[in-house]
Amino acid sequence: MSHTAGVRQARKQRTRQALLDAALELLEGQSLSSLGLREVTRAVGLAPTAFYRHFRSVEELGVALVEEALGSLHPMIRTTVSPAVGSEERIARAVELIAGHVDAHPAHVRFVARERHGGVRPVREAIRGQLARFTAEVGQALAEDPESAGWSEDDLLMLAQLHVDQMLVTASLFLEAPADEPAARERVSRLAARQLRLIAIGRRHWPDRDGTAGVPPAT
Amino acid sequence: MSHTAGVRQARKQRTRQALLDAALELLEGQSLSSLGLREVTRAVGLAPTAFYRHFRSVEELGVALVEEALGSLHPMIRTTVSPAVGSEERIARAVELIAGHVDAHPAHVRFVARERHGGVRPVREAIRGQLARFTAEVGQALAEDPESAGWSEDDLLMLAQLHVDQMLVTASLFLEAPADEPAARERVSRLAARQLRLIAIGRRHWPDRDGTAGVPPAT
DNA sequence: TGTACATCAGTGAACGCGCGTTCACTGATGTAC
DNA sequence: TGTACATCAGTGAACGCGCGTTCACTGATGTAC
Repeated sequence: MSHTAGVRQARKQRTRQALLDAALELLEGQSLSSLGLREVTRAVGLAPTAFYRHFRSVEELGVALVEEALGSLHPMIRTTVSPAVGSEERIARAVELIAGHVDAHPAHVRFVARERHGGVRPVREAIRGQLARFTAEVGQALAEDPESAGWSEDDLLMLAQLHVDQMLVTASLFLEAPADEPAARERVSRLAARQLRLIAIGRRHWPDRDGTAGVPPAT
Repeated sequence: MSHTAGVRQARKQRTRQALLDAALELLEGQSLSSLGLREVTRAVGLAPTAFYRHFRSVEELGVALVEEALGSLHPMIRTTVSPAVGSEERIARAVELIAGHVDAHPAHVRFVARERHGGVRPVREAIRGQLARFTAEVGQALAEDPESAGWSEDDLLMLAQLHVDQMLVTASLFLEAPADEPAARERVSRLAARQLRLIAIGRRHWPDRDGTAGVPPAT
């Protein structure tokens, strides 16, 4: 038992994590802007004042939750993009991946969906920043695909944004589908897959300058 | 001045509207779940107890706001769908329409974006119900388009949902673009137009059974 | 048109409650020697 | 290994404050005759 230096630090880290976990759980039924510091410490079993040893405010805890939540979303986003390349099989795998992620981290997904446009500015901005980072990564992954030959960087980012938004929409649909209702889950899966398919087709034929080039001006 | 019966009723209606307006304004900086009844009456200049003459709770006021907000969104949604048919000019008009609507009703748009996944269940459900209604209407409008020949009702609803979600994403991007920064607005416009274009192309080539039919199974 | 009574939107005092924040504290862990 | 001192995560009392809700009320508007 010689090398136990850092017992205090480890304990502090555990308490901090307990606060984050308790907050996340409480946030399933309310927004961050109505979450109270006392509520969180009560759930953990601490005196209210202990909160200040870890966060300056609930807002700051919220920002920490963003890092945690979007860290957990990270792998999901990366794996969503490459399947978008086109093949049916890969689309199906992407949808399953989203579903699996929502099952594994429902509270994180709900938190991000809720606070992305929520009432706490610093949290909104943290989410926006993280999503921008991810979108850029997705754009890069798309650029590496041979199908993207000739695409401008702007267009790649546009497509990346479409995918990221689509992924969030799908995740939030899975969140609403009760876990004990496989039919509802299946409906969401099929919807998401078809939407990804339509986007993939649009990508394949982009920019399609000849398709319906334009109705002759009426004047 | 004979036919003035209903002075009381008209006054009550005006007070109710003042409460709704004040709440909507207060909600630009916070979520519904943290909005207080006293806050709202204070903003209007009424005693707190007057609130109960109009709403049973802030939650109920929130549901009333949903009707108001999505009533104002209604024309926007209808006009967004038909332009999605394909022509460049019509896409541009759709994007302008969204931008104009956000300019005209920023608080309503923010409210819907924020509370769609917010912490107050009855409000979330009211928004979901209204959006489902609109999506169905959009699907119907799409069905009337000659380009939809051969589309299943399921696929039309899928496309409608894609458009409605896309519209909300675009509206919320316009919301974030400062009104005094035309460059930011222009960037959002161009992004939204290209995303609509990609979706329109995907629609035109749907279901594209031959494009990239499938990679040969590896096993 | 005038009178007597009913309705009801808005008032103001009062309540108990949980909130965020302050402060001086305690006692286990860490460190220097 | 032992001792003396420093650090600091967590405590508990206390505070002032704004909250939602109750209640009996007031006085303008509505209605019946």
